[in-house]
Amino acid sequence: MNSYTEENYLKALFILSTEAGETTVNALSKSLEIKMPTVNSMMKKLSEKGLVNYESYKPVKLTEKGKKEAALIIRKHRLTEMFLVEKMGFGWEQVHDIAEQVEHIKSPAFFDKMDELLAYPKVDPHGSPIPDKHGKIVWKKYTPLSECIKGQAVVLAAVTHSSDDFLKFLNARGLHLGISLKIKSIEPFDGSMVVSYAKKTETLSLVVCEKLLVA
Amino acid sequence: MNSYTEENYLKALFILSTEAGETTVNALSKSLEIKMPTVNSMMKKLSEKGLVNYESYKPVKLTEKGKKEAALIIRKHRLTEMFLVEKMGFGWEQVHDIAEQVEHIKSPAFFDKMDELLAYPKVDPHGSPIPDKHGKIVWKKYTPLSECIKGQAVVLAAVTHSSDDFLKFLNARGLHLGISLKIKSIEPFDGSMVVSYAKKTETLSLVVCEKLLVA
DNA sequence: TTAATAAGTTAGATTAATCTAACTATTATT
DNA sequence: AATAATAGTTAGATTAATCTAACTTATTAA
Repeated sequence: MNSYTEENYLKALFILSTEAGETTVNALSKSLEIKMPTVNSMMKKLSEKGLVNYESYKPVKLTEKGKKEAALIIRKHRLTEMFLVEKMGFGWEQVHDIAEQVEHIKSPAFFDKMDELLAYPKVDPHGSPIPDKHGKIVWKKYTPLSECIKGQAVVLAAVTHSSDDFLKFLNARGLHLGISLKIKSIEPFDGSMVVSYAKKTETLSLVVCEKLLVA
Repeated sequence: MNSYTEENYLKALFILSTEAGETTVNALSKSLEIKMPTVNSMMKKLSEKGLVNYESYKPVKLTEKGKKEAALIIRKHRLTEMFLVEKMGFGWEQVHDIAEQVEHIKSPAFFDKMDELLAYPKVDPHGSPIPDKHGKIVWKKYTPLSECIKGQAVVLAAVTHSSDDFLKFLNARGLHLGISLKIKSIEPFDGSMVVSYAKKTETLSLVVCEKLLVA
């Protein structure tokens, strides 16, 4: 059984590793806001437990076992977020902090029940995939809006890095998952995009467009 | 802000103090399954924080502040139990262990939402009162079934010490809160009672009758 | 290619929560 | 009232998770 703390390291390892398949002590340190020596000793500990492969001065990689355990925590996090939105009436910008705590609850029955009540959802309220009971996760290949071209018609499928502020920004502009967007034009000097949706037109900065994943 | 551990001590203090208004280090030690020296130093700490009144070799008493904070944790526990039963379909014998973890979640919005969805319940699934947002708790004076007399017709209002085993025992006999019971006879030698309800008759041992509260 | 910068490590301290062993105080029993 | 039993305390050790300070290795840039 992993501690609350260990679970947070596993989760961070999983998230930071999605692209490169590995991550660094430094990146973990920044992401968890925990100093490097602390992260260093935790890596030794997780290595002892067979959850990561770790050698001095090299990037850290989750083992298969570590990957599975991390995915199961993320499963609990995302099921919780979905439950909070779908069954309790929270907004998608409110659920992260609650799920961050609920994800550590030890009770298979609790999360199985959520899963059942939600009719076995495949994605969370931010469009991120929910790993299955075995820790398997299916990534859909979405495109950042910023990589689309003028004239394209797309559907908003997910958001990356779903901070409170960013989601409130989207709420204020009526942008939610599933909405259809049409790219009217792209400003060459700053990469901002003029998009129309739901009978209106908005200009979105490059920073915003990079965080919107479309299909 | 109290730690997870401190919250557990506060809760135990509150529960153990309900009758006498105070409790002992020994009782706390047994109830929490934590050795006395550990409890002793925690009492000093909680005393420093103004949550208990504590002097060497004397019983421990919660301060008003301590009582309020304890009641608010119990509120979260009982709201959670009610939510699990009413909104998630769990049995009353399944919810204690989950609520034991959920009660420590820091999120007023989460529990306010439960409260609202449950339409501001006054009791939990075991008939225990739910403290209000200010930590006020209203105790209804129920009578143990064991103190009733032959011929009395009563309604099952609450159970004390709701262990998994005991609740399964009640489930198996169709005994649930709100059910009407009639006392047919009382065995003088062991205090067991013959009661009828829902068109059947059962014999309940004294141990069981002491744990059933009726009105 | 060497010097500067960034990343990573080691050593040692701190805090919270726990324990055991040994001692003291209180309460109960003869 | 003396003694045995129970309850409570003190001292000191342990573990998990964190930190700072100092040092080492690797990477980047002049």
